[in-house]
Amino acid sequence: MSRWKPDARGRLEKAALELYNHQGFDATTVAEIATRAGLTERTFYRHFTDKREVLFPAANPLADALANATATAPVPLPPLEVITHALTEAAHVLEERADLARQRQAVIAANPELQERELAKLAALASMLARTLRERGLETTTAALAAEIGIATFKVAFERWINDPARHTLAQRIRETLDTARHLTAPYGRGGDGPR
Amino acid sequence: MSRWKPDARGRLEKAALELYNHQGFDATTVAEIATRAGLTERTFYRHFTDKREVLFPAANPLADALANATATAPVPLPPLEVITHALTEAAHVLEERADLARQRQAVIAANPELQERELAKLAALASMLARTLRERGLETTTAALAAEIGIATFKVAFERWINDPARHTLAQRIRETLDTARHLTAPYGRGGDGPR
DNA sequence: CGCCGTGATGTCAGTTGATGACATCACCGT
DNA sequence: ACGGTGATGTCATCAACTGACATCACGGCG
Repeated sequence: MSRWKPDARGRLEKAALELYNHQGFDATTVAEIATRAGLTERTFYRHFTDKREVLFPAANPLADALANATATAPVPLPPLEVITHALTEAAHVLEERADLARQRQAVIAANPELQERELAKLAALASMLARTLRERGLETTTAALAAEIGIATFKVAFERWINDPARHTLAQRIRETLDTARHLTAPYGRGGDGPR
Repeated sequence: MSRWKPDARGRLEKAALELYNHQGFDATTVAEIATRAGLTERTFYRHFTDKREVLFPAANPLADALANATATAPVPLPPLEVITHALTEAAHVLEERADLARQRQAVIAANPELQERELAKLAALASMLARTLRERGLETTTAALAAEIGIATFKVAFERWINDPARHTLAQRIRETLDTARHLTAPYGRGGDGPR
């Protein structure tokens, strides 16, 4: 028999999510989480840099999917098509873990500090996306902007999906939202909401 | 003579910015800031909710300018034109305080916690923008997306401006970046970076 | 004129988040 | 069997924040 129960990190993540759910983020102490996971506060900090980070897994399948899809998309595709493709791929990853995603999101929605961290994570995603796009030959500003717009689209689509779980798939929401984006930035004479 | 030196809040902001600049955010303690401002740590927390907030003034002329310009733009204007207008207005506000803005940005760039807070502030701006656009009659999703794209544009333009102070004005950078956005989301046959 | 409420500040004690230094000890390979 | 290693525990310490209570110039009001 091994010296320690396996998957300490996983146990900490689970304990934290449960406690954050039951009593709220502020009301739960790191020591509590650790104890519930059969560990020590100090050990918690060996696995996560802070109390928030436990909700944002280091091994992030979403980020991986995004990176992969962006890097391997056919080169001649215009940036927004690449983004569309990548976001749709990433959507599947989330949909496989829909209930966990929703639980996590509920906790995050209830706490400003967690929302900040989430924004930071999304910004990191955007910056990774931008880097990949640059490596595909895009000019710096174009790459950065395309990445930001992609993440913005994802944010809006994701929120719609979370709040309306039954009717549509996330991928569908993303397509809709991207269409909205196209209309928004279309020049005057073309479809969209603008007059004239 | 009054009991206390005037503008405690301002003194705290000034002291904090100086200390953050000289010794870094992490290395400076709230007690230090307070002492340098001739006050107490406890008093610091009566003016700012935390150590980060001192860099993000409550009375935010940028936000005001944005809100104003968005609310008062002619109604028939398409969303992206409204955004363009509002961002350009806001740009002037920043350009009047260019050196302060740069100093602030240097401190923020050096610290992840501060970057998180900045992202949160920008998100708040976006959500305010979205609300205003909704009040102008835009559908929820369209409003949210337009606001997000506006802020994304601002982020990219601002970064370019900060890193290249001499050559262009911020307003100009914003116009350029918005053009890039238009090209990005343009349908296949139209100008931009896409092939075909 | 003097009393009184008020608001900005000070003082103090306490909790919790976060980190460094050092100890432990099953496990693994030699 | 033996020594190195890595995940964990223990202890001490600092700094971020917060609640409770004290202070006292100032300004109004009787």
